[in-house]
Amino acid sequence: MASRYDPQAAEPKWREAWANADLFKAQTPAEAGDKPKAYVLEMFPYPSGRLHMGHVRNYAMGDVVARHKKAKGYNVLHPMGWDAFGMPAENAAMEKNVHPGEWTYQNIAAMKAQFEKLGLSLDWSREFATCDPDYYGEQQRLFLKFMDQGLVYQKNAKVNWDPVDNTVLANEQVIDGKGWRSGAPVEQRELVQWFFRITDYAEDLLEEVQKLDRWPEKVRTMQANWIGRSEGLQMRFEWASAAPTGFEAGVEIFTTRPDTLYGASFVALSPDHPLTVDMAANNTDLEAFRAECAKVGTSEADIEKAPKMGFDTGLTVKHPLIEGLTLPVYVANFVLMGYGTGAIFACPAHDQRDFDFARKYDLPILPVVKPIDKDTASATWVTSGQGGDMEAAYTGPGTIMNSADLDGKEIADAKSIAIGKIEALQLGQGTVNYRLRDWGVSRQRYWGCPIPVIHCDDCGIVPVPESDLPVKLPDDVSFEKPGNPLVHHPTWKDVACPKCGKSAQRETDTLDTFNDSSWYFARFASVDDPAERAYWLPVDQYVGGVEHAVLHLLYARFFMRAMRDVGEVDLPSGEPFAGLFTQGMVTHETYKTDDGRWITPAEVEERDGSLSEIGSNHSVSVGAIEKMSKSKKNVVDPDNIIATFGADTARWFVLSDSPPERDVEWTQSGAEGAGRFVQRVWSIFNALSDTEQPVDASDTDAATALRRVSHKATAAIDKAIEEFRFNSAIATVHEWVSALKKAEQAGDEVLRARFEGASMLARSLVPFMPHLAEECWHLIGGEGLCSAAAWPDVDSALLVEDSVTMPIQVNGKRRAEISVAKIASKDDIEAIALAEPALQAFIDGKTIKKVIVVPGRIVNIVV
RNA sequence: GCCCGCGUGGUGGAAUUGGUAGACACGAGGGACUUAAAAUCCCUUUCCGAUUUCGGAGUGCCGGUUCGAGUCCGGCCGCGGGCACCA
Repeated sequence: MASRYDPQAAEPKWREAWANADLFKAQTPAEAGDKPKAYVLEMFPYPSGRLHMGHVRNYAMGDVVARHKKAKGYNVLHPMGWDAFGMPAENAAMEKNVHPGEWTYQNIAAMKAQFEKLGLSLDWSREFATCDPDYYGEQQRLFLKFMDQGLVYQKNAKVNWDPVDNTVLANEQVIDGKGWRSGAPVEQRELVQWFFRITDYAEDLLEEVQKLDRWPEKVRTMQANWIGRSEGLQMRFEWASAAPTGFEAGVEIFTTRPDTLYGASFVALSPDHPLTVDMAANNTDLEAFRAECAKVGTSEADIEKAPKMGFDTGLTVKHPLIEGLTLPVYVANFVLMGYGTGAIFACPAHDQRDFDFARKYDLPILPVVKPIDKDTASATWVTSGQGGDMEAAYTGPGTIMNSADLDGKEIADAKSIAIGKIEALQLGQGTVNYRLRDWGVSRQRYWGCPIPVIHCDDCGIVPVPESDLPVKLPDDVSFEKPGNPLVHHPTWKDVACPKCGKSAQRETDTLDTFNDSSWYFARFASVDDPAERAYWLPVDQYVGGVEHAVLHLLYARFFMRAMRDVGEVDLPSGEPFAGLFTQGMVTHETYKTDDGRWITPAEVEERDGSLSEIGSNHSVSVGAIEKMSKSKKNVVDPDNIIATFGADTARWFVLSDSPPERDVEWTQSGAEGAGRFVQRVWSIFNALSDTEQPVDASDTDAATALRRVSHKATAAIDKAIEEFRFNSAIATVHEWVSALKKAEQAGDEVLRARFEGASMLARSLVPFMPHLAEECWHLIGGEGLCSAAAWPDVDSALLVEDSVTMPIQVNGKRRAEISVAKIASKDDIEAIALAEPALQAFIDGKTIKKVIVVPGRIVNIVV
């Protein structure tokens, strides 16, 4: 009998056995019968070409859930595919002169081979890549349905334009106001873009996200903030000066502070407000001002530094509540066109931006909120009523003043009264505003899903007929010229108008790749059967990185609502993911040589007690523990780990120690420790493999004690897995294994209990280390495949001890311990406790005021 | 600036209805086996004091509630994350 477990031999053997048994194929609803379903999904990967440790952790977690559910008798769907469109493929095409499709499918093949080594319980029969024409063709059909339903529209929008690469850049791709590739200063440009009406669902998305009780609180908060609901007043200020043509009604503004209306000192328009644009056409100074505003970048730092700039239009409006008061109308650079109405009224005393602006342009500052806070209230400005020595706007709580009949009201009350007044004057109404913008989905890229519309000079925008779908990407493209290869393609965009037959042009924009990941889980559920989709959806447990907390998870929630509303999916709530878990990253120490190069962990060795670079004389210093990344080179290749220790060790390590939602630091010694543990587990089974299982015997105390350990551990692991406390489950396994190991020293009286424990242990290990579990199961003569076995039954009688150890405290300090029968009454426990010899020194001669007995927990004697 | 989290040994962390703080692991130290090494096994490992049995302190800091607080409440300090000229 071998004395060591050899994962290199065992792991492929068992994976083959699972594959032959087709073990992880989801059952159809009919096959499943009464079984409950469990749809377990990890965020599908981008096929970069290599698996990294972050993937291993992500998919190991999902696999724990999927395998556990299977063992608990669920019909499990656990599919995998590829999020295959995107920029890296185009970059590779430019750098290596390889077609993006070829590059992508090669990467998929390479990664799939790596995936298979991990022993994941995946149903590969549903695999697809989002760049498969079948998939994106279906996406095009959905796009057209959305368009039909009015959920898609085109409009002019400001975008980041790189003048060298001739392309639109996402905000994330603009670094310090320059294009990330070209380094050219980015311009703001107006372009016609396609949009999805995600804002139609703003209220529902916000309301429903609060109800997702199996989502992390953090993610729900982030989504709520992103949607950014605010209640306020939308109203118009009527002209005091002559009304500009086309804007006779006045200036429409939005405010969340109608309570400060009496403190208004000016009205401000966005530089991009239609009225501003209109006026600028005949006013070169204003046009110059607008250009100045456009120069300021969109990055955080720029905005922070940007001074308040204003332009006095010379126009004036009437204050709605103060007879005879007029307010100047400015154009101000801090007013955004994208929020509210693109115009505001300013109350400088209670808004910092308005305050800065008022000080700069010498506009009135009239405080209308009297602070509750004493220090602030003592300032002269409160009583002076004219701003006085105010150094900053006051935005805290208080009561209204200087505001006619609003005086003395609380802010909240004043708000509703002010809204009522404006409504009575028919100048506006209370309203709700959202920060959420419609989703701009146009990308001037090749490697994405073509937007299936045709532009005809006569008919306008014409949808591609369904029979012509998919609109396939052309293969013969060149990346020589900068910009979108689809535009440069000689023939692809030339097409006859489906309506009138005249020559027309295809849309050359492709869809933002976030579209691809917004419905892939529905495609996994079924290629085209709505009933099967309804059976599987929503995803019961979704697992992925927190970096998708807003974008992907919000888009997917929108997509399911849109698909529901066009009759594409039967999902009444519109919520795609009932349970969400966001896992932490895998980190590693960083290493830097004395000449300033980052080097990989594999290039570091210990020499004379300090670290050096292998094969050189450079000493190495240890840097911060960071997320594994190519730039810092602190990466550990899963392939190497699997080759050295086996997949089970890698899985075990990334799940142990840290709670799943937190980062875990990869260390060599930790991996070695996990590898040692694998051997330790195996040795328990190896020791039993040549032994005959005893038939029957009544249990001795020692045997019962061991059985208790096994049954308690199984129950604890079960619970910990369900609660995503994998690190706790692993700690329990450690204790259990130690107990079983120790029992090897005892006599035959515990043999039966050892067999029982081993059998339960193998099945409990399946979610974590499936290959090892299988090998161990086989060693003790387990029936069939362990991965197909049911979760071990727990004898609940064995979970309860006959007697319990209880600590005894005197005045809250632990002074002794007693052992009492589980069923002992409070009075009995009290009597035993008070008689405890070790306690006498602490209670002797003192009056006992009170004795608190919590049966099974604690006794506290108060003297 | 606003909104969330989180502060426990040398390290990762456990303590999940307020009830024995430090489970489990890594690291470190000591020992056994061995000619030796590897492998394996055992012991110690929060701090201070007492040679054991023991006593005192201790979960970022200050205070509170409670018989009892890592856990609840108030106020600080520190760290991390998200959002940000959003009216």
